[in-house]
Amino acid sequence: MTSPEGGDRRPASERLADELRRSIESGELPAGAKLSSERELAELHGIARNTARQAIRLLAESGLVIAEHGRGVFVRPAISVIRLGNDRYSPRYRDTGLSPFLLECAKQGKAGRFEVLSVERVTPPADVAARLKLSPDTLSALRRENVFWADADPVQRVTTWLPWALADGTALLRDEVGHPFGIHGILEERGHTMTRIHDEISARMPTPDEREHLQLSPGVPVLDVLHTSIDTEGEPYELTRFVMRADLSGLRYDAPVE
Amino acid sequence: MTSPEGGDRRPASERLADELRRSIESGELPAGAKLSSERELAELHGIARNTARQAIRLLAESGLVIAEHGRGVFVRPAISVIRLGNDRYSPRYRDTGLSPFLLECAKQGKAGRFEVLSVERVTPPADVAARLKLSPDTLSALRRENVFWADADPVQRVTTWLPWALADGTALLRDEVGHPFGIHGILEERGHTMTRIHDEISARMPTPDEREHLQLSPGVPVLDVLHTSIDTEGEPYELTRFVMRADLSGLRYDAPVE
DNA sequence: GAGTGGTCTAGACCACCTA
DNA sequence: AGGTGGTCTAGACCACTCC
Repeated sequence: MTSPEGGDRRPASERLADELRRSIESGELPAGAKLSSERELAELHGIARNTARQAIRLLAESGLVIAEHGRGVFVRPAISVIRLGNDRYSPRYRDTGLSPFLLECAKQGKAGRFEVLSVERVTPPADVAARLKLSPDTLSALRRENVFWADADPVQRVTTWLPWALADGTALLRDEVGHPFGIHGILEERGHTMTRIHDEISARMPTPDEREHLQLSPGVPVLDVLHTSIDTEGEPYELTRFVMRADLSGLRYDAPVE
Repeated sequence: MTSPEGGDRRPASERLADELRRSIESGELPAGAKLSSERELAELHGIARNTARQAIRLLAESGLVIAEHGRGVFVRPAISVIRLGNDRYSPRYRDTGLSPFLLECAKQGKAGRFEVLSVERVTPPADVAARLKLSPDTLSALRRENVFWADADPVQRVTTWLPWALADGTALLRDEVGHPFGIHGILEERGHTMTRIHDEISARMPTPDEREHLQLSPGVPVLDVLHTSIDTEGEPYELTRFVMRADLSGLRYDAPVE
């Protein structure tokens, strides 16, 4: 850049990032608009291409723009968020015949579907075993992995663990469990009715693996939810980890103060 | 790099990042250890310094290392997470005389404190007004801003909005509300007992402002929680936005299935 | 003062998309 | 084919930390 206008002593990349950010927030660059190319920005501002590139990275990291290889850099469109609520397990919604995720997609006019990745007998990781209160001599569980899609976007990776003793010999071992109320319908028939939930929520950047599976653009974090189902006896019997794209989804909890 | 060993055709920066990642995960580089400097890494691997730098950025973005200007790059130590639970509003904890955040800090042996940033009469943003069911002719609210600290780290920025009619003329306008049960103690005396909560949770990268206030390292997302308090009449009367460092904090919900 | 990360330059080639 | 972003090089200077 020719000179730090207005006595702005910050790095040129930050100044350019701020200029572009203002253009976006003022609406001068509306959602979906294409920014000038890195080479154009560099020439216009009298800086090296790498410096313009650094400015764009700053914007991409805060989620304002998205770079598309070979096409250009675009202002990220506002997206509607799929908000998974704690009422997702409520018997109230059973008569819709839809699982909670699909119901939420339908509300937002999106086509939801899910895919079964694997159904396997495994030794669960320590944090899962602890929350399921599995004793060391029964350290065996059924693990089911799914991916949930809304339209063309993968939104959540969902991994469920069940104590092996509970799952063995049931339809839970099949890819399609074939019960109108899903796996919780089968678990109810086996005497475990979900009475309380215990959810632990974290946010973090995705692992390289997750970045690929969820088609995450750089700078988008994930919500990591560890859900434990508690039965009428107060005992845990099912655990699910949701890894959710934070740009497309969120959570909602409605609960009494106890 | 001299040649893509083992036919690995990925960029050199990714290969170096993976090599370092393995060293960290195997314990060869334990928490707190200093990595070789960028210049050393470049020379050792026969790559340009910028390429070594890119590898380190990949690791920093996934939270594995932290770069300290003038000192070096260090393996990020495992950190204990302050998990804010929905029982934070429970009357059960009143006899401890501690607010929920301070209680959670105490449990983890940290020194918790909070700081009042501002107490002002404002026109609330649209999303806040809607959740508080403020009508357009009473669009006025008291806003209180706080920062919560654990030891030397700022952990949460907390902003509370109250309908002006509810706050006017009360101790809520003062910096220190001077009630043993905090603002909710005063609100109860004014006839609003928290009966239910409605929390909406998102994760995102911080704004530049938040990055500064929360002293966030690059690649650390925030949890953004919009909490609404519902009284015995089922009406909302208080709204709080928590912006929490995701590397130091999380959430927990224990709730009945209704 | 020596060493570190942070920023920047002015080039180069590659991978990808659009036409 | 031409333009785009992705990666890389081989330098340079600055800001910060530590001795």
